[in-house]
Amino acid sequence: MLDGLQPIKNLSMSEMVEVSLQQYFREKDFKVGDSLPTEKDLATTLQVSRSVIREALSKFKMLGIVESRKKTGMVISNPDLVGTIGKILHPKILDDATLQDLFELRLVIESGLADLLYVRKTEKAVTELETIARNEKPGKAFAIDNEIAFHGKLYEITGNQTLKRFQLLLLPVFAYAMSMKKKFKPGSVRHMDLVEILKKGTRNDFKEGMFEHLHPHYTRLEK
Amino acid sequence: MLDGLQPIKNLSMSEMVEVSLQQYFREKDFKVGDSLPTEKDLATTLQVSRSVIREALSKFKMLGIVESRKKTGMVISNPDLVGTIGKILHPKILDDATLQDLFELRLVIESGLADLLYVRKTEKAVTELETIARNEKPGKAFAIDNEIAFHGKLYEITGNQTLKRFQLLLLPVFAYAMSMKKKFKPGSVRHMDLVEILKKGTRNDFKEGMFEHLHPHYTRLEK
DNA sequence: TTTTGTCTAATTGTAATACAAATAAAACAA
DNA sequence: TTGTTTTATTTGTATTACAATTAGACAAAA
Repeated sequence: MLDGLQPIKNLSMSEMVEVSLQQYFREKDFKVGDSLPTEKDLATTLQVSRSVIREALSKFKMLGIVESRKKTGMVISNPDLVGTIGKILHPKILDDATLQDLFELRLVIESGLADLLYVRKTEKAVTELETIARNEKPGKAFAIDNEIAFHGKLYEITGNQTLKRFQLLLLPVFAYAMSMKKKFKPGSVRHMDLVEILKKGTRNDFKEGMFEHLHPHYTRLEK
Repeated sequence: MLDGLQPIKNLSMSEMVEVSLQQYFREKDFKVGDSLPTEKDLATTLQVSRSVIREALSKFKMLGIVESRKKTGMVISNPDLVGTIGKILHPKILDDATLQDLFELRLVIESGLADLLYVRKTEKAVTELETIARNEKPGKAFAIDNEIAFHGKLYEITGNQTLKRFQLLLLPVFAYAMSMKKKFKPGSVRHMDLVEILKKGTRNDFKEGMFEHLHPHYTRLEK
């Protein structure tokens, strides 16, 4: 009945300046290292006080898009993507739907890792992975330390720094999402099995193995 | 000769306040809806001016972690993860390494989609996908519109909103990364072939099909 | 010539104050 | 119960003043 009704939002000045700056950055095709007008100039041009300008700029500094130094002024910088994501990725403040999505995202990424792994894996790396798998404490079914070590190494082998750092952020979310679900029963394919496949098996063997490894998670997904 | 020397980092007050607040949020176990102390109280407690407090808070507002209303004060809110990522994900300001990583990330996700797809796909959805594939203009090998429509639909079928929105953000990055590389030669498996597999084939058939579809990209990855 | 030191002007950073704007809550009226 | 007015509180904006940093100019020294 109340569908389509939006709360009337009145943007504050600093939010409007934020939008203006976003546009400005794009239209003027700013690149890393380019310097911005001074706060004073921005203030007079946009006809707002310097405090408003500074609050808007603070936001871009939070994203790592803008850096400032005294005397030099402000410059466009390249943001740390994963670092910024890490500032938001806390189970307590994300809604359940997003947490579930992220849970699934991790499954998707783990599955999809295979092809990249087979492009980048080396004998040395696989041996190191084997060592990790062998040293696992056989305690619980889902021991977070073991997971971090083993899967972390997998990501490392792909040589993709962003992916590796991102999965580190995803782990607490994953663990949290799991704690919300029923008891976990491990899959038939364990870490050591995956190592064996990496050593002797094909790309497709590995995909199938990883699917089996993650199978308990998939069975608990809702259709 | 200058190895191991780091620039002395000169944190501003507002950056220090930012860190303090981060800690504070975690330690006090803030949840969505919890309200924060007033700016004035924060200022007197942290012994800085209100402007500094406001600049720090602006940053959290940028991430969507904090919202404020007059008289009511400030509350913790749940951030829009993908929206925030979208504010950073612009080819012009990300470094090349990250762009390459994101390029690979998209490949990984596309590959990993299979299992989730087979959990969630319906006959109706596959028919809709088929329509999309049939309506493609046979123009260029990599027509961005065709890609968006087809792969976007795939993500939609997974029912994962975060993933769907995320891949939309990834597309420009993907296109940009591709423009940096040599001429693109399409893979042997086309969209229509993938549809056929989805209709009749197994999970593994689809994985193999998707790999072939993306094969030209993989061959251009560096070892 | 090259380095080192000093000064100057420009720019961001911080503080403090005043007031505007919104609004929840209370008090009051119908 | 419903509507109206008032009040007090909190965030939002503007302004001013000054502190802190530093690039660049220039001078002095080696």
